[in-house]
Amino acid sequence: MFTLDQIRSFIAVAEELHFGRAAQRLNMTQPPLSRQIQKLEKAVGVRLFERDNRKVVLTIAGTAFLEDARSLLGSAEQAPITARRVARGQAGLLRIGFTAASGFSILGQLLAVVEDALPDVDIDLREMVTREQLAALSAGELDIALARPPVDHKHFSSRLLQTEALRLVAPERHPLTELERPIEGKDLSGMPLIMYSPLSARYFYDLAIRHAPIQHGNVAHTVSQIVTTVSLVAAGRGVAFVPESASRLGIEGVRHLQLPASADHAVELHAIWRRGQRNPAVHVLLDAVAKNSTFDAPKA
Amino acid sequence: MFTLDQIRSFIAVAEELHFGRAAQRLNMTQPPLSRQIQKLEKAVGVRLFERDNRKVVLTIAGTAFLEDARSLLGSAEQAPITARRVARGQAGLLRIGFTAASGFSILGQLLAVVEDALPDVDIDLREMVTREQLAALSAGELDIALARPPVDHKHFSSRLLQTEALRLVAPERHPLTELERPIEGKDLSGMPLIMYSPLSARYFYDLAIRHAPIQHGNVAHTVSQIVTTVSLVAAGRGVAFVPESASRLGIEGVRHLQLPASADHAVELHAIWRRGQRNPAVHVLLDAVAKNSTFDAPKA
DNA sequence: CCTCACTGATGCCCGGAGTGCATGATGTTT
DNA sequence: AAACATCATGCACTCCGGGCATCAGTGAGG
Repeated sequence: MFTLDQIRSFIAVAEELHFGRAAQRLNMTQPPLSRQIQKLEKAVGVRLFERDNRKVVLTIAGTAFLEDARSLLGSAEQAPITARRVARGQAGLLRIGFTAASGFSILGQLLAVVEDALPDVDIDLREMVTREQLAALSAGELDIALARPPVDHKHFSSRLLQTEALRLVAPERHPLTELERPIEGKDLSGMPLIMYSPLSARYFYDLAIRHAPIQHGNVAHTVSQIVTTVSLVAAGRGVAFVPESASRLGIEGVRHLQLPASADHAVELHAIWRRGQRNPAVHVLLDAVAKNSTFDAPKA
Repeated sequence: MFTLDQIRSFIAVAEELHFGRAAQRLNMTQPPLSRQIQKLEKAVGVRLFERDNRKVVLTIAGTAFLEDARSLLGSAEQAPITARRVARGQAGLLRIGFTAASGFSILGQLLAVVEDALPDVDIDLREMVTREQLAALSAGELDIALARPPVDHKHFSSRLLQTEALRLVAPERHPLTELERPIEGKDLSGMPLIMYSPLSARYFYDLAIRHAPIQHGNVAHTVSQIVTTVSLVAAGRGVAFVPESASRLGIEGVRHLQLPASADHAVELHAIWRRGQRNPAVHVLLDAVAKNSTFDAPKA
């Protein structure tokens, strides 16, 4: 097999068509250059130059080999540059998990920041519920998660990205929409409630419990996705707690009602990554997010 | 700069994730392999493996570099193969010149042979008159010409590819079409004749002269392309000599008339190449043409 | 808790490949 | 015919890469 140095030598001779000048360009003397070319020709198995004592010309095979040689050398020079960029987090792949709800609140802004700060990083987006994201982080299948607390800080680090208000969503013309004040827990007494699964949507389950202690029997449905929740409300199946940004879904036939002030920043979204995280792009992204204005709660 | 051997070593370690086994696969011992990887990391400027005394894993940069390394090594292995194929004439580029007339007689069959015998050879086709082709051959701008005699055998070699009959083409309902016998020179006495340029179409000029000695004054036009000739005949401007295959042009309003037997194989087409020709594909093509049935004159 | 086995890193020496200098072979120019 | 130009070759030296022996750190098992 040949050497990259031989490739470099070959290119120089092919361009100069003169061993002496090529040697000069390569900062060496002519004799070893002649020998390198001979070795290369032996390795390739073809005569690359037609040379007598007066002139040097590329053979047809040499012309063909020159193309490959140039691209080979180009790749050889590019590869380390790429590797260094990846090491600095300026290139490579970033696998981002997100919950369906964060998809219509923060994801757009976040991707704009990524586009700007990490133009050469490929982004792999995967929608999963919080629990799945944490499992994927542990398995090394995800670099960063956009998910809900709680976070196990033994294995993960996190940063609060955004808070938004919790709201109550009710069908249009529902009695609650008549009240011209924040809805309180007792207002919901006896009303059918669309509830969250304590397994797949633990965070919203807990939030709902906190704002409207559930009496046995008023849970109309149990779901795990915000979109499903709002759709069921629109269908008149009950009322439900949703984050403020859910109004962006644009589902017709529902009203978003205010809750007491305690609910104003109740819904948190965190960026979460595994401790001992290997992908430098994660930290570049986090830094970019930190510098780049805060991600405010969306105005409905 | 790194070495291709280091790339090979890196790939082995990346695949085995174990220096000992990788070394075994590379037919070497572990210590020099460790050092090669260290050198490679220094050359690339990035740590490629995260390794403690218990396990070896690729870093993110290493993962990125592995892709480039594989393609680099693949190219390095492919390049000599390509060069050897080019040297044997099985790949590369073949620049073929042809006259407009050969375009509608032999070119199709020839290209079919090329396709079959030289599948990996790129074909560059250029239409030129014979004189231009010979000049292009001399200048090294053409590898092979499909052209008419005479050939200067001091500088060129040639092979007869095809002979076809010379015919007379006349407008429909022309008095000559009434004759139910081969047309002779004296039949043309006083008739307007579409003649060829002695400069650009020397071969057909000579043929025409031989079959119908020209009296002063009966040359209606002087052209250099068969297509132009037949078009002028169709327009009623006169009669002309054309090769048999010109009937393939499908130009309406003309009749192709037989000449005496001496004209039956009068039109020759040769493959011509420069002596000391460098492109091996030329000879591969000529051999393929020789083996592959003769190129018969087209049946009108 | 200690020992052993495993794994990658390091020290040392040797053989071979690459380099430079001097020179050869050959064709061109004056 | 002599001088020149150009690529090839002989020779000595240096340095790189490889193998052998060994070190150092870690996890498993008694």
